[in-house]
Amino acid sequence: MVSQVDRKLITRKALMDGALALVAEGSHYSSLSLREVAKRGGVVPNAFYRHFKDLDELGLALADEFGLLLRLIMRQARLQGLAADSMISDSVNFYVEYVQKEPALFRFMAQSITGGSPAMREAMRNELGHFANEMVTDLNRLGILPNISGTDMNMLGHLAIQTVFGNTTEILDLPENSANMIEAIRERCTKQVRLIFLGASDWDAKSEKQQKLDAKANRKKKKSKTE
Amino acid sequence: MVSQVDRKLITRKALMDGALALVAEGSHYSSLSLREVAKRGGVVPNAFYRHFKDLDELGLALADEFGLLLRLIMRQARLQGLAADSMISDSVNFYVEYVQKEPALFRFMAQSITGGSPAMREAMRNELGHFANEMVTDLNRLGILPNISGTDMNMLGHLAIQTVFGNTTEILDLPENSANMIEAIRERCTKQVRLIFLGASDWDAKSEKQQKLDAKANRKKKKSKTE
DNA sequence: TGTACATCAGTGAACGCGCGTTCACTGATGTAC
DNA sequence: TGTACATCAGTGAACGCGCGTTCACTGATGTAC
Repeated sequence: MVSQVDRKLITRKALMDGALALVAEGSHYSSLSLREVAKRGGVVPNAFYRHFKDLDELGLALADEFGLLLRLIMRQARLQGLAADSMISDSVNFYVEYVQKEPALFRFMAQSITGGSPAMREAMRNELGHFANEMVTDLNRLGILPNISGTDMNMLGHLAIQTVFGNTTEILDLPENSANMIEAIRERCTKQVRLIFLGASDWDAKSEKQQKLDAKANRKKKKSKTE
Repeated sequence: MVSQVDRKLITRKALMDGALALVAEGSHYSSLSLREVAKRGGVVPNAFYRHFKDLDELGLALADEFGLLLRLIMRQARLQGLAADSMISDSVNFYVEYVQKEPALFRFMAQSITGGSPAMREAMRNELGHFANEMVTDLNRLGILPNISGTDMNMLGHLAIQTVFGNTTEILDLPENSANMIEAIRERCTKQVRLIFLGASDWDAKSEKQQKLDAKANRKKKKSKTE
């Protein structure tokens, strides 16, 4: 015997999984219909309303689920305790692994960040922002890059996660069993992150001079334009 | 008197602009209907078929138009002749300016790269790839970063354009007249690209050592796993 | 230049269909006594 | 423990509507002589 509460949660999950399944099969979330989601969840269209006001609300629930997955990934990565000398490639491998393990949720995330409702886009940006902040916290705790200012550290976090997440759609679009193409993306992404951190290690010393130069040139240009 | 051929081209353009207008107003391209696009183009639904087989075909035409815009941007940037000392911030400013000038096309691009049909996603990736290649060609011609290998130069190009394009949705989502928030994004993006090139300038010398270390640690880890 | 005919972009009506949402309902689970 | 009632997740039928696509059409532009 299953309690009413459990039954309700099961159906709710079935609706969310139904929507994700349709996304995984190639539909865009914003073009799904309530009726097909309900059907996929094994329930009559009308029953949908017992769980969500509309598809937007279900979408926000999926965004939450994605957030949970991100937190799980971070926890796992920390537990595993990355070695300093292979931290970057390990992290990238870890991410690629999870994208392949949860393709539907990552596809949904990629779609939503550029194409959801304004509320969805904001929710997804917040989730990724949180991820970036956690990364920055870890870097600070480990004492890596101690000479970079708070603002610049945030910029760096943003850049690193944007770079890694930028490869998501490409990974998902690969035909199955193309291990060597996955490998190519993995390598390219690792190189990109490594290049970023190489730049970061020189950032404080060289950047200030460069910034000033650039800002000066910029001011000069603007001035000559307005003349 | 307008010729039949011209009239047809005008209607075709009206359909494409109608679709873009709907996207600019917040709809996702993949959830548009043929009827609303036709209506927006000032034409009866049936007339749509005189120009496109379906909305997918119109979408690919829009991808072409976006490609043309990118080429225009590159040409303009080259004609302007960027000064070496402010090249990065000038390029970023240039990009941000165009995103604001053509919000609908850029919104469409951002949507399509993660959420279009597989054909659309590929078309958009190709356009951006072309953009990246042109950038690499320019860097080579100017003799900047002469010590980076061909593969790594491509990786760098990808990284730079991905970083700049990654800010597109955020720019488009800002409320109008928020010049200071635009300024903040512009600055962050400039810093990100500058950090990337700072890393690139050290890439060949330092990277090899680091790469070897990393690869070694990686091999060790894999080995211990399979044991 | 003038006429007779061909082409074809766009029209307007019609079709069957899946859509979101409503309603009154059923029947199993939960609760009060 | 047993009974009577309340709750509420899920049902099934119905609605009006916009959808993509078809058809026969109109009338302006283009062409052949």
